[in-house]
Amino acid sequence: MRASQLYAPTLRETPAEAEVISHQLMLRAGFIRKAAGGMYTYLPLAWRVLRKIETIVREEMDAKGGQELAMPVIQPAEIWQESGRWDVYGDEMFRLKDRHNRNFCLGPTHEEMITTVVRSDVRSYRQLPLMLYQIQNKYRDEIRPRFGLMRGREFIMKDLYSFDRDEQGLDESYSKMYDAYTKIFTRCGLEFRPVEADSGAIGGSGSHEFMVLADSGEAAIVYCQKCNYAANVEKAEMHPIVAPDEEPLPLEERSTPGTKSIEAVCKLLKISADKTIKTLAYQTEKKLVLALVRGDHEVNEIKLQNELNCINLALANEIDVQNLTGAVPGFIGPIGVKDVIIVADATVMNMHNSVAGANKTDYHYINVNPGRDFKPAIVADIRMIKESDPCPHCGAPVNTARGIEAGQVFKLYTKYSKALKATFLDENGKEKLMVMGCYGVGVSRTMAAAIEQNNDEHGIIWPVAIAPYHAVIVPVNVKDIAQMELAEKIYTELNKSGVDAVLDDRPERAGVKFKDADLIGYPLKITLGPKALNENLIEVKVRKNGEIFFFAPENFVTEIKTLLKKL
RNA sequence: CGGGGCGUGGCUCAGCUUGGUAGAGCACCUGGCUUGGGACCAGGGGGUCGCAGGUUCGAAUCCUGCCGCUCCGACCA
Repeated sequence: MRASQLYAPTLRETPAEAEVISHQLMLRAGFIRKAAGGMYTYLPLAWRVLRKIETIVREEMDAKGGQELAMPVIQPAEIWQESGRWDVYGDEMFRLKDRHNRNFCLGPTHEEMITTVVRSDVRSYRQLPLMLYQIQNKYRDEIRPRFGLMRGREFIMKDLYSFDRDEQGLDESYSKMYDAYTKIFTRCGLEFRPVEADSGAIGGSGSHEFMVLADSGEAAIVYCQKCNYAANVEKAEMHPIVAPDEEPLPLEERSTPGTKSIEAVCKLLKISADKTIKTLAYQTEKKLVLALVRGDHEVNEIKLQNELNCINLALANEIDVQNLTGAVPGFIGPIGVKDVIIVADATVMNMHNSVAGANKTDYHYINVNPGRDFKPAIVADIRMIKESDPCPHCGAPVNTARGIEAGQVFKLYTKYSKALKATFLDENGKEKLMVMGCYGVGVSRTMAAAIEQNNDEHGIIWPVAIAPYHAVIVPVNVKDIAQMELAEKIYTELNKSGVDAVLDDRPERAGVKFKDADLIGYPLKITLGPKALNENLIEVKVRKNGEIFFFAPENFVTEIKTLLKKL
């Protein structure tokens, strides 16, 4: 490709709308343009990157026995109604009607679609296991699309679905995909970490997220310093803390005016936060919920929601709280309230003579003893892990990091095969539900994640494997015939030998071309100027570390290929 | 859903307070000059000032409504 022909409109200034670096750089380097909130046109450079990522994904899927197919983007409402998700999915689903007023949606995911395909054609255990995948646009009407391609409303995703005879088969499919994903992100040249993830209402042992590590990541993860435990903070389990035994003292009300925060209560009563019980009121579609954690702990809403098995969970508003407890938030507690579900973190049940809100504005109870003074409906782990908390496996302190969720593997078990009646006959002629898994790679998000992780003040630094082109050839002066002849020769030879090269033949000054090269992020920049030309040496600069090599024209192709392999 | 900010040429923004018929830099086109890190000179094209109403002799500017973009928040007691 010649730069004079390449449609890569670069911008000198950063458009105001872009907040994160990947978004800014993709706009500036001429990779994407916005069509609407959360929807983008992929310009040629971006499309090349996406195709390279897709190729890697395809190869690894196929290597595990996956078969590619393509399903409709527009899906009929019926199958979603059948699975029960038409009503559950809510505003996040793009819905539309055809001329006959029939309901459809733009597919946010394809479990229903694939399951109805498979159920109509798979009858026997002999046809299983099956792994089917597609790479396609997905649509989710996000509340707040942001960060460019990181959280768009239209995005490219690879989704594979596995169908097995039993859970053992599912485990095998799952570990194949886990392995494939490890290979995919490694091949893409990304620093990543598979972490245990929340599997929501489906439960079971089964979900991992593949996190591309980046400070701008939306997800928080913890990993152990000693063992190999790593998890999304949403998932990371916590063992209850045992407090030393104390003689239970009689419950007592104390006036604690104006102490709406744990901090203020502690200061007033001269106690530490681990002697207090923090009570949070949540609104759900069922009843109001009081969640209890130790004062210095935080509630993990995902865990809480899983325990409650509810669809909606949000902190209750002040009015509801007052109507129920008679106190303003800050003074509510678990004692004496009616018509609520009390969920206590397991650590709370080990506390003695602690402090909790009295459900009376400006009053707290002291000497609260869980079990004696109140009995929660649910006792569970609902606590959010934090930096240097003990690892649930080995007890060593954990570290926290941020990541971009680029892939997720998930055991579905029979959730969809049951709802959509996907069955087969086993060896004994017995009808059984297929055991399913689903496995997604956010292709467009992976591109954005790669930039988040690989950039500097000059622009993008593409990992070689997914770079739109491997190298750019920059003749310093296009009017210099000798330079251009050499440039053309190098250009031809590189492309012939499988190195994707761009020839920057634009009649621009060298500085302009250098700036664009750095911005676009070609791994290698081959500069042809009088200096190198006179000495018969070809100058190659590595984008990543600024290293400069000089190669003789006779063997430069092999030198460049060797160099690319090392990067 | 709540609140803030913004909408003026392809991009970044000024002009708006105090109404008088639209500007700068970058980008683009032509010519010249230049050519190792976003040059320079001269000339030029391009904007119904987000949309719709209203006030006024006159509206980018004031008023009302709508749309779009963007950021923050949606209460850790």
